[in-house]
Amino acid sequence: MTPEILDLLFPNELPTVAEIETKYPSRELPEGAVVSRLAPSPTGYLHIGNFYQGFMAERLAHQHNGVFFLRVEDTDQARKVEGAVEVVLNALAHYGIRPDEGRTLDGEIGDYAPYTQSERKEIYQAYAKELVAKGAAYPCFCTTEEIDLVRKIQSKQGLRTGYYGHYAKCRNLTDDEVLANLKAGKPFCIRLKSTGDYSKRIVVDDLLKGKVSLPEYDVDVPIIKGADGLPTYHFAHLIDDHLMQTTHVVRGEEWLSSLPLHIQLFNLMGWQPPQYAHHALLQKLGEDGKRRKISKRLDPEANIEYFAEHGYPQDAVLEYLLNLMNASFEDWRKENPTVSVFDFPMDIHKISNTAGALFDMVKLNSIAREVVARMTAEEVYDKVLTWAKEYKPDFANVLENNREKCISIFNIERGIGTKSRKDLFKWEDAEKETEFFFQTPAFDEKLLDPIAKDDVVKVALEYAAIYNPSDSKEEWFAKIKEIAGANGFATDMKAYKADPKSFKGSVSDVAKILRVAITGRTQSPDLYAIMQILGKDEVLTRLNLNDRC
RNA sequence: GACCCUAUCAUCUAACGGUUAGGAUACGGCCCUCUCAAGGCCGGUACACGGGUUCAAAUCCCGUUAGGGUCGCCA
Repeated sequence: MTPEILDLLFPNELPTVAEIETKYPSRELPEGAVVSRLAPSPTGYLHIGNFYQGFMAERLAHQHNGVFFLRVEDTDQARKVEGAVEVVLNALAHYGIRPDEGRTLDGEIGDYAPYTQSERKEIYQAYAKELVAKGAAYPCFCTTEEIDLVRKIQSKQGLRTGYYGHYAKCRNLTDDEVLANLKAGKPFCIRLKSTGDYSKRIVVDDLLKGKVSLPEYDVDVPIIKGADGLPTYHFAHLIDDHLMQTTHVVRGEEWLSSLPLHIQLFNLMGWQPPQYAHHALLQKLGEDGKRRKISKRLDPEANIEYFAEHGYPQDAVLEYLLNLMNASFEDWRKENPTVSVFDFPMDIHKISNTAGALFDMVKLNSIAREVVARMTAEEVYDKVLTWAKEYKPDFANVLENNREKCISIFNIERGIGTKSRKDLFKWEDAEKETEFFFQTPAFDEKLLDPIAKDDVVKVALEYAAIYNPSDSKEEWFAKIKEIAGANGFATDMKAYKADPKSFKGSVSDVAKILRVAITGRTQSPDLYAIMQILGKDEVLTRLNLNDRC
């Protein structure tokens, strides 16, 4: 290409490639350090799969003395959403994941700035210009309509679609033809002049997939778009991950097919390609019983914010994802119940390399139960409060005005680790699990069917008469038995089971009457503990069923 | 259609040529018990199919089938 054409192609003043290279100093990192990144598109939300990928990349870097950075891939201006970077950063921060470099909540950090691709336009253009000058790339004047038509024809003939071989019409335009097109003001994109041969194969060693054999890439893909002069993903990946010295590229396996292109690009530049790690995609079971990838449109949990909104403990989400990455996580957790998830030594070579896992909410819930069981009542209180302040302000007020009482409530049957109650595992459930402590529930006698109403009222009143809040748990239960016996209920289950007909019910029915009167429900945590927290006056008010039905 | 990835209980998976195929979740039963949780004990359920290689195959090779992915001037 002549200098005249190059100037028409790239009319703006551009830095030289040599100038750019000197601005990006070599990273001074220990041997074996991993530099990884998360490179989201700012579309306004963070997909669970991207989060999974970012978490994996972050673990990899931080477990290997490295750097984890965040780069914004906003080369598709149409999809760009204002404030989207903050959405991503906040979502990460919620889980304690903070990029060391790139776009962060503290602004842009690092020596390899800018970390937003739209601000790097000149850099890509400088490299593209060099490739065109070398004859390794060329301007293409084909319109979208023409390309679409070719694709249709190829498709109809059962051929591979794409701009390759003799379909690459602009590949061999003469300088004069190019010049004529440019002077006519025809729009153009810059395409790679591919050196690949589809009949040959390339073998790439992927960190997760192992050796992958693929056909060489012979399509002349666009590297610079016509509309705005910004690079396509492939070209931006090449330039950025080279300049930013990314050692490990963690991404979804949907990229596996373009791996030969990326290798070709690195080879073309004479650069060392990064180590690739293509992970399987998270999936979901669709209505039709088939697997599909988790979809933004169909699955609310596709958005990582879903878990914060519903009050899932952060560690539960992290542990669940870690469990998908390394199945040995569960064993490790069993042996190390108290340490941080970030201390788990994730083994990159043990990352499961199977078909994409089905996202399992039930398993997540189960992990959440274990995570919450390990917390103290104070921790639960703090977490619930933090959640409520954001999502349920009224409830947050209740929590703040009753700190000690709430901690006592969260402490009911809170044992050590596995022995704890496990009904509360996401903070959104906390309100309905605690509401009867703050307001006298309606008394619904139907809950006590078939016990006669007269007996219900009598039992409650008689119990109230002998109730003493300073009783021990044993004394408390002895009194329930006493009332049972005095009213024709069996005082122990064996006697009742032996001859149910001679009793109105058993001691458990008596307890049930008290439970319904006090909590408004037939099921609750330990009634003794509940009564201790409610206090004498409130308990007596609730037991006075004469006034309540 | 072409190319690629993957294939072990319902789900997530372990196994890296020799195991009664292990664990976790879910499910069922029993125990405990003031109900519910929790906990303890027990239980059922899996190597997709067909060929090879080997003394020996879930494991290696080939094929079939199935699921997923890619084939955009989206990433």
